[in-house]
Amino acid sequence: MKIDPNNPADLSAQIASAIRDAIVAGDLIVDARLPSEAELAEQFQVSRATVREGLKRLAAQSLIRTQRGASGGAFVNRLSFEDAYSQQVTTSTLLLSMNAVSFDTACEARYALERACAPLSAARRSADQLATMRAEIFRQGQPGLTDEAFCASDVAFHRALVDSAHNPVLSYQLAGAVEAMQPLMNMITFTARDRQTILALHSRIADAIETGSGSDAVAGLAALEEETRKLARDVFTRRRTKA
Amino acid sequence: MKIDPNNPADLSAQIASAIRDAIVAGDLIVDARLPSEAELAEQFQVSRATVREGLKRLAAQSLIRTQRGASGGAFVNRLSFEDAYSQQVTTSTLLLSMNAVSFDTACEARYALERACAPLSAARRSADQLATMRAEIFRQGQPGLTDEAFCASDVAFHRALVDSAHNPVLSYQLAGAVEAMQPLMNMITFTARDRQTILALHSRIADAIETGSGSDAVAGLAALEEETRKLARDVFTRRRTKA
DNA sequence: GAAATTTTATTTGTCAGACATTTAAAAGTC
DNA sequence: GACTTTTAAATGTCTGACAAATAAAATTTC
Repeated sequence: MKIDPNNPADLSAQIASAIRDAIVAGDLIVDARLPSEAELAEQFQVSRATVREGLKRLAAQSLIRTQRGASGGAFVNRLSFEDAYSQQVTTSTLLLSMNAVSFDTACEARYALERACAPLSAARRSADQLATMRAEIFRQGQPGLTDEAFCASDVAFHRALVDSAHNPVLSYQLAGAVEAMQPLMNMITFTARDRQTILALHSRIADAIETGSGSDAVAGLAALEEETRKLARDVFTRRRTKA
Repeated sequence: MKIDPNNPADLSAQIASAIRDAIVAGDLIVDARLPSEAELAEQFQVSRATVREGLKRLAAQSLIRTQRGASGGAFVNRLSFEDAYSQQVTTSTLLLSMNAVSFDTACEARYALERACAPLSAARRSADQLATMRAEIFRQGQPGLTDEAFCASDVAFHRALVDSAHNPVLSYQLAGAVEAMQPLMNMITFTARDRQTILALHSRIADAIETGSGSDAVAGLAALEEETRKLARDVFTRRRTKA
């Protein structure tokens, strides 16, 4: 692990990079202890403050964890799917909001990916996840539910659908696509009739998952995508005429 | 933006969290300038070093950028798809290698997601991306290509396929799934006959994309998944009998 | 001799102050 | 008015110090 001493700025980034590369390359395995900050400072010929800034960068990506005290230090962290989920959701949310991604583009991506899951979900769903889906459908039918709560329940329903595929890699990749759309969905006002329509489609999808029919689930998702886009179109045309 | 002064450890993480929340909530918009480090130190009642550690955490996630000099400072960064790609690839790669994800699980996720892209790619592919796919197929047929170069070309081919959908959200989500598999694929030794088989399937997929037939592309991808899994199975059984 | 307690050493977390470097704006010069 | 010089503000880095946590070693107690 070496850094470039000719570039006296950005030292902390270089240090982070060097250590990150060592982790990715497998030179530092999970739970391995890094040298102490003082030792790293000597190795890289920089001050302890600079080393610390570099380590904080790695901590922000959950690549290391630190522990105080004797025999403490910085340890290579086992990157858990859970840790990765939340980062993925934050990143995806900001990507959508900062890059003016259209509702249609985000929606298309989300449903294309969900349809990819559906056949696997139908084949493997556990009773637990099916129960979650049914429970969320029930919640969505409750009167007096705010639009935001309705959207949150919608996300929970789709999460259960995705998780039914029992493939953590798929769940991880989809977490971003599904949850990042929530702020966009929150802009929609759902009338009682809108909710009924969505609820019926959710039931249709849940039924397909229960009976193990992947193609029915895919068809249900396609119909749901259609409906979602229609609602969004209505919102935007209404906004435009109002403004 | 407030932090908890009762918890005198983890201050830099709290500061990062507070600022990150402000960005996600939209209180700090793109290109907004944060207060100077000295001002933040006073606001949060901590030292400048602690503020800096917090800011480095945000920089590691590409949420802010810094600029030296008068009228410099920390600015909210527009999170670009490009920045997000590389983070996504690093994270996905580590997730697979650190969590003992099986080849089959990763492969299943990857091809399920790619098949989700295929119909869109067939409908929208540009001449440019088709040319890239053809060029990579040609490269894959060259004699004397190392296995690693073959894998790299394979990734480039699939990237072009995914990008053909012209949906940046899809491209972003898939970057991780496709590229993170490269280390796994690198464990495979490709015989001349293996390469011919893969090449033929790639041609079949490219043809389908060219003629705009999504279903043919999906079928080609399914066949390619089958072939990939078979090769991996062979490697692992050979390893096992050898060991 | 074993258990409980105290001490010690190590390591991270934070702070304060200093200087170097970069950079844009202000001031000065021709 | 255009060019040069100065100045001020900001980040980047360094040094040295102390606080707090923690495990191991040393000591005391029974």
